[in-house]
Amino acid sequence: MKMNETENNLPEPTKAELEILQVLWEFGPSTVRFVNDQLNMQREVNYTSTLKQMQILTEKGILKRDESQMKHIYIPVEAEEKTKVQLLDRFVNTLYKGSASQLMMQLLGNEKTSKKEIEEIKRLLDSME
Amino acid sequence: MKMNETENNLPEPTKAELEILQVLWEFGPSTVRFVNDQLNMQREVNYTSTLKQMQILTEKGILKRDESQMKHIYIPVEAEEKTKVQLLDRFVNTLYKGSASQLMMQLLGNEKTSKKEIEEIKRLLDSME
DNA sequence: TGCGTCGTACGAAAACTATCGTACCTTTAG
DNA sequence: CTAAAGGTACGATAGTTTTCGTACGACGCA
Repeated sequence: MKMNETENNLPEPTKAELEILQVLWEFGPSTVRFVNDQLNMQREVNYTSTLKQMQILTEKGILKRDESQMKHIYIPVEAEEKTKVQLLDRFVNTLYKGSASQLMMQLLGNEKTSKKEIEEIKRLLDSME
Repeated sequence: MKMNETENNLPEPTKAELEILQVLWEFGPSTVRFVNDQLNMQREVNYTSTLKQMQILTEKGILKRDESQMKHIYIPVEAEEKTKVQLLDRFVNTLYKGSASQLMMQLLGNEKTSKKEIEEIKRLLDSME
């Protein structure tokens, strides 16, 4: 088994792939041109590099594309939520042996987590009753 | 800047490196032999591969080692907590734009997060008042 | 003393990831 | 019709990470 595959056999998105996914999550199905422009707001990257990445993502089954137009439209196969849940699950398992509360403790101990955030979390929990 | 370096210039541990760190976190300072044996409970890996990784980790300053014995003893330079906080921080920023409460929502929506865990988190928050 | 075992050192291959140049096709303006 | 602009395809290269073979030194013991 490849190192970058999980037990349920889904390939783990790499860093560059995640960048692309995030654009698609934020703006919805897009062309390579659009994604590339977005990426270039953060860092310089060649159009064909982005194109290649998105083709690879499609090969991997992480993206699908509408080829009915000349400008292909790329769409994530899985919903944002589902992908993030998978990544989060893997993260919790890897670093915290699956203990969500342990992760929480660090989150709350981190000064970068603002009081406002903490209040929001409390409301969330209360509303779950 | 290398892709795998953060803004504060600390090298991000790779997957294989993280595996080794986790053994050291769990069992304390150890020899290569011990770490390798632990890893081999999960997957097959050659002794010299583990050795090399640990040497690289030492070069990077992530581990230090006691060479006073023939069997070198390897020790993480940073505490487990500190390293995990860094990784968590990066994770939240990357996937949740820094919003801890958003991460929480997914954690709580995940059926793998047990009721027991949720209760624990609540107690934690209450005790923070 | 000689040999098997166990250790480290380290270069190089293998695997994986990221980037880019080039070729070539389609559309459109003139 | 033709040139320019903009699109996809894809091989090659570069960069990074992971794995391993080989060399060789320490130790223990028959």
